[in-house]
Amino acid sequence: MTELQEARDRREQILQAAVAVFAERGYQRATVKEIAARAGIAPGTIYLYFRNKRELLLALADALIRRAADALLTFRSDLDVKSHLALILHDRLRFVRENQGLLRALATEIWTDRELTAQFFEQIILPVIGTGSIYTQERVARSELRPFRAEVVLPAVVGGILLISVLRLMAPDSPAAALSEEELVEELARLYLHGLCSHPEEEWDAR
Amino acid sequence: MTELQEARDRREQILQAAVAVFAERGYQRATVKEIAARAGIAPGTIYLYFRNKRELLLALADALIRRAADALLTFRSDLDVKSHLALILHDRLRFVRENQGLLRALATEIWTDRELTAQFFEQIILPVIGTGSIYTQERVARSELRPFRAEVVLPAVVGGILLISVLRLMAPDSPAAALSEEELVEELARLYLHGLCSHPEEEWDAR
Amino acid sequence: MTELQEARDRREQILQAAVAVFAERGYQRATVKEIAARAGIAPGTIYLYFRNKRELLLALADALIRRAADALLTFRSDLDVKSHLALILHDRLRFVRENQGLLRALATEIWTDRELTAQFFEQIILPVIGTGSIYTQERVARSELRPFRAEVVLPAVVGGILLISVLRLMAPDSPAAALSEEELVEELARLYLHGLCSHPEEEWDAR
Amino acid sequence: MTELQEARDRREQILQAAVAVFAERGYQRATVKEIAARAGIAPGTIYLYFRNKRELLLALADALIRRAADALLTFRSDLDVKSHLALILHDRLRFVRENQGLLRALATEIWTDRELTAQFFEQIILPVIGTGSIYTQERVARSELRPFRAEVVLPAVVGGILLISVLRLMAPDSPAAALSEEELVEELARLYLHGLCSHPEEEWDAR
DNA sequence: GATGAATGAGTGTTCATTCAT
DNA sequence: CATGAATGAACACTCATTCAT
Repeated sequence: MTELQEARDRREQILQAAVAVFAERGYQRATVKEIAARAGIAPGTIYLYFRNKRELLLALADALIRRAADALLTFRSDLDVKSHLALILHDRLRFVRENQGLLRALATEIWTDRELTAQFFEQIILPVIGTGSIYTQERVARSELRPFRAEVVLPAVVGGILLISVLRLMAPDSPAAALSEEELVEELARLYLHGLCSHPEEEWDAR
Repeated sequence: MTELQEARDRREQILQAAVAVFAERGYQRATVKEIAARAGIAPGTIYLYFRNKRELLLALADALIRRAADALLTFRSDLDVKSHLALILHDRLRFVRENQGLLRALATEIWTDRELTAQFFEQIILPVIGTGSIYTQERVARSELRPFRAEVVLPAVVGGILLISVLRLMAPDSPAAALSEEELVEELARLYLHGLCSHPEEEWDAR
Repeated sequence: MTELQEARDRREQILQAAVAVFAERGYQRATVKEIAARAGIAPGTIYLYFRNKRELLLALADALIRRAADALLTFRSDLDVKSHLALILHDRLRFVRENQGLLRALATEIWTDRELTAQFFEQIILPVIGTGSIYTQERVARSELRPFRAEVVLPAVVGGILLISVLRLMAPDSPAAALSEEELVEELARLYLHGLCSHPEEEWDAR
Repeated sequence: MTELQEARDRREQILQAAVAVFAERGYQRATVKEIAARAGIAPGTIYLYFRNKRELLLALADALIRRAADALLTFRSDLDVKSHLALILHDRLRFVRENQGLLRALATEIWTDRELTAQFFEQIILPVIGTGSIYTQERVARSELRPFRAEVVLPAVVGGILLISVLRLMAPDSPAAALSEEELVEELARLYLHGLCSHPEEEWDAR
């Protein structure tokens, strides 16, 4: 048991180093030597736990998938729509923030590595949309939301969160980075719930 | 004149080959040899037109920036809000579709190449947001749109378009890829103009 | 200790191969591949011990400098002038002979590599002259030698030794190569001590 | 005739550019392109006058040989020994100074190019020694000089001149570079005619 | 003759991976 | 288990030389 635990720890230690180096240099520029150095071990040791460099990346993708899956299970039908949406937005923003390194590490290879592309979309993006659909349909059924095409709206919301997060992380001078997360979520919730049209007759904000 | 034209053509020919190979393999995996082969020339010839492999990438980034700038100038204050938004959405979706290769080529390096990161955000994303802001504020002034934080909403819209485009291009089996562009734009316009809340009293769709 | 020794040996082994190849082909024509082959190792291994090809050359220059410095310390004020000069000439001839490869290796690059030029003159030629000066001035003080400009005479002597050595090594058919080293030193000592003028009155050789 | 003259001029123009570039960069680092640029012509043109890059070097060696031969013919039996030696030393120092570029250009390749080595020694160094011998033997016959081994003394003198020249040209801070040529020749003549031994009884300088 | 764009063989260097210790 | 020295295939880039114009 302790041995297995130790092996797990060693694996974890290597993966953490890999995240750091991949995030900094990108997958291709990252060298096994540097990952080993950052993990405080010899390069050869990595090959006792992973078949090759690419397996490191796939393991990281796996880790991201597992975390994303964990984060999906936050159904809260007890809250009103707006509070719930805000909760979800906060949650997703936090997810991106906390898995920044992992996301950057994968971002360099997702576009050209077929297996990774498939994994990323099938096991992260589509489940997010799918789960989101199920939940939102419930609200629709209760007439708290109007009927809509989840396959369009969900990616639109996720994409928005992603780009805003990227902007805030990679261009800290951009105006999008100046807002507090509170204000950001407020504005997004308003957008996604009420849109941009002017509604003179109803002070929506006062609701 | 013909000489200059020939040189320009040769440059263009190389860049096109580079886009193709970068998009397929990613910047790092792409070899100068393959780019040359795809362009039907010898590897050495590339170095008569570009200082090194990286200059190819930067030239492509430049090309993208120039195209993005061209695409920005579509002010149409004569249209009603919804038609105009639909026009813009169509336009952006087309831009991503048409510059797919270029975007994929850059996507692998944007995250780790500082100069590229800066260029991409400062010369593409921020101007898109900036120009969008100017236009939308005009509509706000005319009370056609409610006041909103452009620095949040614009990235949210752009991010939505990007992720939906990516999904449609890279995961053609996903439900988001099943819709016609017409339906897609319709749904997005609805989302961004009116949000998801149910408004029993006003038949928004009836306009 | 053994490890350090092994590393030192490996370095030495590479340097020896480098001397051989540089001497044969000159620095520029020498390929890392050939140096590796001559050392019986893979090309990549060289880069575990030297940053690049040029570092090989600089390491060789260092080696020569160290050897030259060691060879400088032969003060022998117990000998009479002629014997001492003969000793020094023998010593310098031997130095050139023994470091032939090293000298040829450097000879190709000294003329165009600023750092190497500086090193060679400042750390070899000038110290040789400087040390020679100190020693000879002592003899002058004892009236065993007449006063003279060391900055002219020392380079003249060193240059003479160099060219004669080069002739003997590179043009073995030349008359200068036909003499025994004994005869050579004898003739040089006579030249540098008594000059070429005829001195009928004094049988200098009979001394 | 004019055509032939033009061709000769063009050849000369190329060779001058080659001397400059070879002297600056060394033969190997020099590029045909840069030589062409310095000559104000296109790279291809060089190949109308020379078979390849190496022929440029050989042509330069030829030029040096021709100049050295011209410089050899200065017999002056009308002068006294000291004046004549001084004249020769001045002449040789000037030769090195004036052909500095040419000598540097060749210096990088002489050591590894067999044909060049042979040419240099057989057609320059050995003739210099040979011609010198003939002349000096005449002085010996007239008892103005003592008998000596020309094959040792001549290279010794030439080598001395070469190293001093090199020092003066490449290490302008060295003490050897501080003297006027007049003083330099004076000191060398003294060395080669009278040696370094002290001769208290005869004020040689007063002679 | 003159050009200079094109060539492509050849180089230094990197780095994932192996394996003897 | 762990090491890290050694490997060698692969790559970006250079440049002497050619040849169509």
